[in-house]
Amino acid sequence: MITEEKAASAKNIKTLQVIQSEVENTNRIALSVDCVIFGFDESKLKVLLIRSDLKKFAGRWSLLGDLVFPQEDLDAAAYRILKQRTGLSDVYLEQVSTFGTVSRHPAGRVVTVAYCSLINVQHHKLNILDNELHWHDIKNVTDLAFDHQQIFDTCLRQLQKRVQEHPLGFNLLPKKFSLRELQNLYEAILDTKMDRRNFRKKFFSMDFLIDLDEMEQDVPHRPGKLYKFNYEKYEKRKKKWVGIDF
Amino acid sequence: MITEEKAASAKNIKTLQVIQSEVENTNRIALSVDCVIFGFDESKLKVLLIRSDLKKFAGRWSLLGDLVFPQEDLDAAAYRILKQRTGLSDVYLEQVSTFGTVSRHPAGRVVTVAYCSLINVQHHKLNILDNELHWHDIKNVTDLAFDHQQIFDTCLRQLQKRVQEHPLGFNLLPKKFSLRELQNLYEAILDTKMDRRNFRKKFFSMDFLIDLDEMEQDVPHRPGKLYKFNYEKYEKRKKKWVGIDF
DNA sequence: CTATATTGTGTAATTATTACACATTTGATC
DNA sequence: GATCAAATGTGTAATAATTACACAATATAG
Repeated sequence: MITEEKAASAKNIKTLQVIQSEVENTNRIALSVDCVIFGFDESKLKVLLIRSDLKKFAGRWSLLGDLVFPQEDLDAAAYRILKQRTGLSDVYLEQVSTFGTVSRHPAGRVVTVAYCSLINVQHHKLNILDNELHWHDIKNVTDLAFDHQQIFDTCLRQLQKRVQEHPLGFNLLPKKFSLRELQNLYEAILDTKMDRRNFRKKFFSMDFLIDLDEMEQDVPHRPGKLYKFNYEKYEKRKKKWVGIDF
Repeated sequence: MITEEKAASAKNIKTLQVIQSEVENTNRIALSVDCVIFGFDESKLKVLLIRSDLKKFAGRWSLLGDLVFPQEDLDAAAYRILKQRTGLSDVYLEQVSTFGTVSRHPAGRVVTVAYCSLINVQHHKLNILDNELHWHDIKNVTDLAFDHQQIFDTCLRQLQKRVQEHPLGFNLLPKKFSLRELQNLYEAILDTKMDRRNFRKKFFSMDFLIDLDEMEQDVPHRPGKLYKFNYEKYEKRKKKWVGIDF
């Protein structure tokens, strides 16, 4: 300990005791998690929002969030909070970014960590404990409570980037999907239009789609073939991409 | 307020009062920032580390970190801490990820936000207040204190990804550089070898390098031409890339 | 002046991307 | 069952990007 103290005074660095006291006393801050849950329905990208119950944000929508407990891993808190708010449990959450301006929350200093997920609206039935929980078309998401608009924008941009580099999109689709559904999904996420023939060519040449020899049912036009994504093949082939492009 | 309380009991949602009390009392957690500062020297990618002063981690190296103050924006804390530890002030810090397992710090619960930067070792003279602050070849970075190895690995992977998509690398080079230096940089960051002719072709075809009509000095072989990066042109042309590739 | 090290340059083959049009199949309607 | 509407399924030519690869020129060091 003597050594530590000497080192500390010589180099202006703290001992474990000092750090412990700082950690335990004056320097603590409330920490929260906010979940941005994306879904896909009616050819539209949606996000799950809850009505804010704070007077300050009366009538405005907000992300699904709550405080992290002191004895709880950050990731575990994210899953707990999502479960609490929606009943959803078997979804994968991914950390996106942390927002920490001093005055972002009216109740005091709260730093929040944003998590994001993509779910299949059909397969994950929401436990709507709260009737103010709703899917919103991302085109109509404006003016969220707190700094949630900024958090949402950040998550959407990250989704747009990641969906182009990884086969995330399939989490948003039914297990069996048509190429049209797949293309609609990409067009909704990326907010763009793509050439149908080139889109098909691209996916067929990747060779990750398994032709199920089944057709769409109940569509009011010629039905398309159904496919599923070959995750095994993708995992094996996962390429280490090296290239410069900006 | 009555309305708020009713809403709260009906929907199991908290009032501002309850939240305020939670934020102020039992649920606070210490928050820190750790900085991963990359540099480039002698054709090697380096990272700035400081010797850990905790007995538990005796002799091991760690990232540059400290606690965030309750009345300080998270980004501001990152700049303050970097300044304090190294004297560096005119560098750009970028948030990478947040690490929050319960037992990651021996002094108690500390959630940490990792920030990353790239600096030119020649141009940014360190204020080495602490003689245990050193540049380490990233090839020799192992067994860091705390969970800093994991944090470092995450930041390095993000750097590898980002340097391929954005002209970040130039922050690590002198203002005037040769194509060989540029290629060495990419090879060091990506840990790979590239074909010299194709590398040149690629950069010339992007057309972001300004030929300074100057030659390298004091090299023990035929000197190469010097270039600088045309940031203005890059900013104007910045493309919205859309494509699927995995 | 010789040796060494590194710069600077071009082409052919392959692969990926883009733009673009028409016949086919189904369900719905009359 | 004929017709319509709406979507599926398919191919090619032009262009652009990537890869693999070898030799002459130039500077410094000795």
